[in-house]
Amino acid sequence: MNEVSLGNGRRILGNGQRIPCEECPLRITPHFRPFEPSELEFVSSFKTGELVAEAGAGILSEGTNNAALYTVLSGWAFRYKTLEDGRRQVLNYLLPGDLVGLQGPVMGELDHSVEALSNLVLCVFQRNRLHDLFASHPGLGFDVTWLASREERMLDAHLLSLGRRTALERAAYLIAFLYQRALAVGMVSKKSPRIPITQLLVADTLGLSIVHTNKTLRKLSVRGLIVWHGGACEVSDFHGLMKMAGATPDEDRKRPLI
Amino acid sequence: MNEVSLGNGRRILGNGQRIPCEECPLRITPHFRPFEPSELEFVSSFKTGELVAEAGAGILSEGTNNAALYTVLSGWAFRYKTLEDGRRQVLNYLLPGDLVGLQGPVMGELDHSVEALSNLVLCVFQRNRLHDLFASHPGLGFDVTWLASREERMLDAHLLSLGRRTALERAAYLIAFLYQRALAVGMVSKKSPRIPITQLLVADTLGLSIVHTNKTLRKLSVRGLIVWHGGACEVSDFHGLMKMAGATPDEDRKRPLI
DNA sequence: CGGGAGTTTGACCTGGTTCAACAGGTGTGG
DNA sequence: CCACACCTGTTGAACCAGGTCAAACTCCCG
Repeated sequence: MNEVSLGNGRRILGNGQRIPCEECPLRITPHFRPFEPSELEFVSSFKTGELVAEAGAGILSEGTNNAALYTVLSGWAFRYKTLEDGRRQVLNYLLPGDLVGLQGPVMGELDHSVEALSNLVLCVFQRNRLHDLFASHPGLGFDVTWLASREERMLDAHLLSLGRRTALERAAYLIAFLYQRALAVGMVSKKSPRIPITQLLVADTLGLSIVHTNKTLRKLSVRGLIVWHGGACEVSDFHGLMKMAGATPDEDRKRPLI
Repeated sequence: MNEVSLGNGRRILGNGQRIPCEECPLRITPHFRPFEPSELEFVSSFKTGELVAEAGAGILSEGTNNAALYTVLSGWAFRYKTLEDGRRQVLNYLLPGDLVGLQGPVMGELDHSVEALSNLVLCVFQRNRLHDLFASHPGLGFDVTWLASREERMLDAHLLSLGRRTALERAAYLIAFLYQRALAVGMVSKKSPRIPITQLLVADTLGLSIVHTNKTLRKLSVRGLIVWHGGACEVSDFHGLMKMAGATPDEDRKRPLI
């Protein structure tokens, strides 16, 4: 097991273990579309290994131009960009089944960074075989586009939030959004109903200061919509949050898993 | 020539004329990657016709679940979302060479609307043949993903702006961004150096009120960075704008044109 | 000449920022 | 064992960027 230090001192561990794609615990869940045996075989050969990262580890950095392509197998991560003076904006969160770093192989360079939010396991793919994927399995190529479109849709929604919602609406939307996504891949449940997120991160997602984020989240608590437990958020009233945000739940459609 | 009334009374015209893809005036420019003859042939057969829309016409509407797929041939358009109470957020602008409505064929439903900003000509594609495209020309499938990644990248940048830039920085960034994109496809030039945009639209893009948008643009004028001519904006100092926004120009890499 | 779309300005108000201080938890080294 | 640093969350007070309201001005077009 080789070890690589990266970024802020948190460790990334190469992992000798490897879950075969055929036995992928994610794929079995009803949220993902079933794959043809030949597709599964390709994906399995496309995967070169796994990467295990501790919470807080940097996975990819802005400007990197030879980064790998990953899929989240378990855990939480987030994408962000920063301005020169350090102002940071979280762009989106990454959960199991999400493709990480697609911009690298596709456009040649990454313009955002990725950091692990919780302990994280990633499937590592051979970036130079992405063209093979499109050539030999058009359905999988289409799936990659599907995932890219889905990301675009989330960004659109987030943009609407930042541009046109008030702080309270934004916070409600963000938490409901994360809850919904986490629920769909079993990252929150009866046993562990908590979203592992700090108020600083919420602030950098909503485009607010930490102080005002704190006061806003407090309002959501007081109204009984959420419970905050230092370092994690528990949703008590999903529909209340959605109503406050002026949003409607997404239907949970089956998605591809690469 | 059939005529369809849509949305706000502005007209959309079906257009008997058709520029063959082999003679596409856009494709000749150095901004697009050269296509193989077989790719070009496919794209040509993929295109069913052209759509001509007047400035102000609605092209696609949120919630539509059987919308067509287009590419902008000439003119300007924009994508937007609205909240129930009418608050509107512009998500991005569409210029020649941009794919319009990809989310429709890929994900089954569109979650944003599109409106023509200037008079507009669109190439219309057969949405149900998108799978054929991936199957018969993997390179084109990859190109679709490339374009989706590019859109994602623009949205990331826009999110950073809304979340973390001040009004003045945001405005500078937006105008420099539009100028840069327009320049790359010949939509601004010595002869017609103007970006056809209203202050209301700028406001809805930046997440600001019209009043404050006006005061902010005024500051940019006073500093000699732009000139505003009712309904259009002319850039006088691109690098000044970029500096004010704390951004660096994108390199203008060759892109695919579908 | 009337009306609408787009822009401009001033006065006032408020949502959100900044600064500052503090509390609790956790990890680290002496 | 304590002392200390550090991270996360909390709260209050002063301040300001940007919002709201109101009104007018300039084109353009019918």
